[in-house]
Amino acid sequence: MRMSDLVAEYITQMLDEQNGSAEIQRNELAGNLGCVPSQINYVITSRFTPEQGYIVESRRGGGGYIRISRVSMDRGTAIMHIINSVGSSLDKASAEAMLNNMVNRSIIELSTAKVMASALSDRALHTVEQEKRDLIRADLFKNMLLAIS
Amino acid sequence: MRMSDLVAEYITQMLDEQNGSAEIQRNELAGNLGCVPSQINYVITSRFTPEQGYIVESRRGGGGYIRISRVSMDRGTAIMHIINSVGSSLDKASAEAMLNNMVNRSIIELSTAKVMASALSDRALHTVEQEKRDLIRADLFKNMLLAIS
DNA sequence: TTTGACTTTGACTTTCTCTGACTTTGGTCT
DNA sequence: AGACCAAAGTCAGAGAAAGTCAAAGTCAAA
Repeated sequence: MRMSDLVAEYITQMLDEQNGSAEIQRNELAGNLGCVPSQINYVITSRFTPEQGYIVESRRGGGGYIRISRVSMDRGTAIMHIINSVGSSLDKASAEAMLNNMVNRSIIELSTAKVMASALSDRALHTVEQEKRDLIRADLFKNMLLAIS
Repeated sequence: MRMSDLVAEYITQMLDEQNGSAEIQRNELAGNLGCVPSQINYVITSRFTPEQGYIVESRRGGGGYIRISRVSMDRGTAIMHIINSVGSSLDKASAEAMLNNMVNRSIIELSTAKVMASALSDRALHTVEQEKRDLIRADLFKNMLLAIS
């Protein structure tokens, strides 16, 4: 298993146990899990982004910490929020991250997310020129979300 | 025997043994079978397509993988039937008729049908040239259906 | 024999992960 | 205030996979 997955799992578990909020000590956590401290930063920036529904605060110096919290919102608002955050172009990775996040926050069902993801896949869009795919993805994404809001 | 057949057979056997799901390491498999890594991609794109009832997911980078799953043929049979009846082009009216029909036969839920219909709408596809829309509709339709089968 | 579909290959690209050296910031103690 | 220590932050480079694409090869059917 990847180091980054281990770290992410650890944090997720803390969030689950502690009501959506986790406070860690970077160096200590790195020591426990056996990785370099900056690995923690990597995991946070790649897996606990605002885009994915997390807020991260931190403080340096003696007694410093990193606090990660999950944000929640009501369904319709959340969907509108997400639609509005998408511009005229949307790459596949971002779309998938957003879908994942929506499932985690139970804004949409897993099966719906799968249908949406498949419509946004390169496989489904393979007849479209590469440069145009992300434009169409944005339209598809927004329209599909609108259909369930 | 052709290399590609060997690779396909290997994967098929894994799928049989492992309950319809196989996770491989591209470079490793290529090494074992004695072919170049990109051969694996070729085999997957030519023999494990959605049309043929497979879903492929992958991840790059350290610890990357390729996962291939066979879609189950329970209610999937009906869906596969429908997928197979669609050629490389599909106009909006036909798509909507088919969705309607599937909802009536309770093959899919209404909400799912709505999401799918919105992805197939002219609204969502307005950046695509008219002549190409029906081609993309066919791909979208088939891929989305596959995702729920 | 030509053609065209299918295969094979490898060079190049893209994406993701891991690491360590260096920087910045906050507290504490003289 | 100034010196020092204890965190966290940044960044670029190396490494580890998978993806893409075009050129070349194969082979059977017309």
